This record gives sequence, structure tokens and C-alpha cells, in this order.
Amino acid sequence: MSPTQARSTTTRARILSAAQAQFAKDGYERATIRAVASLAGTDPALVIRYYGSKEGLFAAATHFDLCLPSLDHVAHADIGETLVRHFLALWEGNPADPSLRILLRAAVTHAEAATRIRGLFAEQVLPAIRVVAPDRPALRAGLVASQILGLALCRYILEVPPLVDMKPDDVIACIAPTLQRYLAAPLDGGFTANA
Amino acid sequence: MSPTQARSTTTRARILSAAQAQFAKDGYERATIRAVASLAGTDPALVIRYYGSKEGLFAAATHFDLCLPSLDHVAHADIGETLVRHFLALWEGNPADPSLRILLRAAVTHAEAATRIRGLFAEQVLPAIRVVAPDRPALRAGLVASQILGLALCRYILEVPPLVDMKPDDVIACIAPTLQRYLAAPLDGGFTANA
DNA sequence: GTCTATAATTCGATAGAC
DNA sequence: GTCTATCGAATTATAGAC
Repeated sequence: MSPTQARSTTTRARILSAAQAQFAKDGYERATIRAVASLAGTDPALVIRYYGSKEGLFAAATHFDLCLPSLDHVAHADIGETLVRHFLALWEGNPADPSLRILLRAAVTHAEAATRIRGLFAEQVLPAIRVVAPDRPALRAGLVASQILGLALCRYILEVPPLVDMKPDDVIACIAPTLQRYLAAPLDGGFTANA
Repeated sequence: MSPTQARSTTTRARILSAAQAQFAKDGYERATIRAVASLAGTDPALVIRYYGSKEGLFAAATHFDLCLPSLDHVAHADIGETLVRHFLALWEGNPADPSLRILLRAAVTHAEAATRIRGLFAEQVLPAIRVVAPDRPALRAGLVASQILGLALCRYILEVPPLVDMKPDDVIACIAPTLQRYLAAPLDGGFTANA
């Protein structure tokens, strides 16, 4: 690789990293090409040159994988805790992946981001759930999504007390039983018969 | 009231109603003064004249009350169902109050809207919960917020299947036990001791 | 009380020099 | 490969006629 090409790839990477930071902080509309370029220490024109448009930059900034663990290798009574622990690690890991924060911030006003989130649960969470809960897996995945995304919204975006200040293990202790019920509750009793 | 004043107040009301519709549909940034004026059948300048600025218009468009029922008048085993049923009615009532949808759409990128949502739970949900659950009411209110807002996000904003197409009673049947546990679970066992 | 015209910014995106 | 300069469009907000 020639020196100019090497500088190019590092600049590209700096721009992408800056874009992720800006999208995560401000959402899609408020994040500007100019701010991204400034944070990356480069020029707005280069951002467009490398990623085509703001939409292209956003698409590049939100490619990722949930890396869900295989749920059939954990004790059936622990699948709820396993799931919430995995998601918390994804949000608070070192370094934390900004992709989920970006998608959640953007999805409420950005149709493509909303589609992406639906895709994450349909293509990654749902199959993992189907393995351990063959009955009504889509309903279970939707309920899991509502609690996981609601927790993320309150803890990381809205910063609702006391959720925002709780230790991860305490959050897990509160939320895990909910997910466990969504994943393992019998259809009669816990759930309605027609859902 | 003179005829001109009467026309003024109706125009004011039309603008406010149009603003609520636009904010609910597009979020804060994408909703424009022009679009609000157009929907209200009037002029962009009038919007500013009446509400001062876009921020002032937004503040006026999100004044409302959750109108929570008093939880100490329902059977203790039914408080979870009562809460989720009330929130669903708020979202899907006829006519549905757009305020919650506006706040949720805006809160992820609008600091004041996020503060408003925190205020709703702190000033209206928390006191109602304190009456029926004196131990750790703030924690319980936060957990309730995470599930209620997560449900609203998935059902009304992201339109996650199958949540978006479920009948209200089926949603209630799935979510009520979760809220019931958040509201009534003993601190040892259901929750961690240090949360 | 209402509207036309426009000021003042700010944005995404492009053209072209170096 | 990078940057300067700028275009064209959109926005909020204002000034002033009717």
C-alpha cells in the first residue's frame, strides 16, 4: 500500500469514527457533515467524497452484529439473564459499540434506521429465541424487544433515575425475570390465547 | 369577544393542533414551521407571532396530563393491568392524545423533551406508585417506565411485529404481569437487595 | 389580525485548484 | 489524496404593508 493510500484509509476510518460519535450524540438530523469533518480533523468535502452522501455515511456507521450467544447452551432457567447481560455488555462494553445508540437515537425519525432495528430482532434475536421457545417465538421476540429497547431508552438516552445510575448487576437482577417470563412462560396463563 | 379576536383564537388553536400533528409525525427537527402553517391553512409568520419561536411552539404542543387513576382504589392484584390499560387508552383513545407520541419522538434528540418525560414519571407516575408500594417506589417507577416506554416505542414508533398488530387486550395480557411484578414484587428475591 | 417579502443562517453537495 | 471556494436549497425569524 502506498503512503497516500495509507493516509486515505486512516482518514476514512477517522471520518467513520467521528460520524458514529456524532450520530450517537445528536441523532441523524442534528449531526452535520461539517461537525463530522471537524471532529475527524478533515474537510467536509472529503466526507462526501468517501461516503457519497449523508445517508451513505449513516449506513456505513450502523453496520454491526449483535453477536448473540447461543441460548441452547445455557440452562433453560438462565436464558433471561443471559440475554439482558449480553445486551448490557453491548451497551457498556469497553469500548462500547455506538451502533445501537446510533440506531435508537435515529430510528424515531429515520425510517431506514427503524427498519434496521426491526431487522436486528427479526434476523438475530428471533432465531436465537426460536431455538429455546418454539411456540410463538415472534411474539416472545417482540416482548423481549419492548423491554430491552425500553431499558436502553430509559438508561442511556433519557437517563431516567434511578435506572441510569444503577450498577449493571442490579439492572440485570430486575430485568432478567421479565425476559425469562417472555421467553419461557406457558401460552395459557402467562399469555393470552389469541395473541 | 370581537369577531377578529375570535378568529385569532381559532387560528391559534388550528396552529397548535397542526403543530402537534407535525411534531408527532416527524419529530422536532423534521417538523418545520412552514409545514405547520400549511397544515393549519395559515402563514408561517403567524406561527412565530403567536408562539414566539419553534421552541415555544413545541413547549405549547406538549403540555398535558397523564390523568393517572388512583391506584389505591383498585385491588392490589390488578394494579399492573390497570396501569398498562390506562396507558394504552392514552395512546389509542379516540381521539388519541398526540402528546406522548410527540414527546417520545422528540426526546431522543431534544434535551427539554427528555426532561419533560422524566418529569412525567417523577411527578405523576411515582406518586401514584408510592401509594401502593412504599418500598423503593423510585426504582419501581423507573422499571415501569422502561417497560411502558419500550412498549410504546416498539408498538407505535418502530412498529415492531407482532406488537404493532396485536389487539389491545392481548397486549395488556402480556405486559400487565410484568408491571405487576415491578409494582408488587418483594425486595428480596424479585429484586436485588442493593438496587 | 393576516399576509407578502425578505433578511440571515445553515445545510448538503459540487467544482476545481494544488 | 486533500482542501478552498462556492452553489443551490432549505430553514427560522423579522419587517412592514394591507
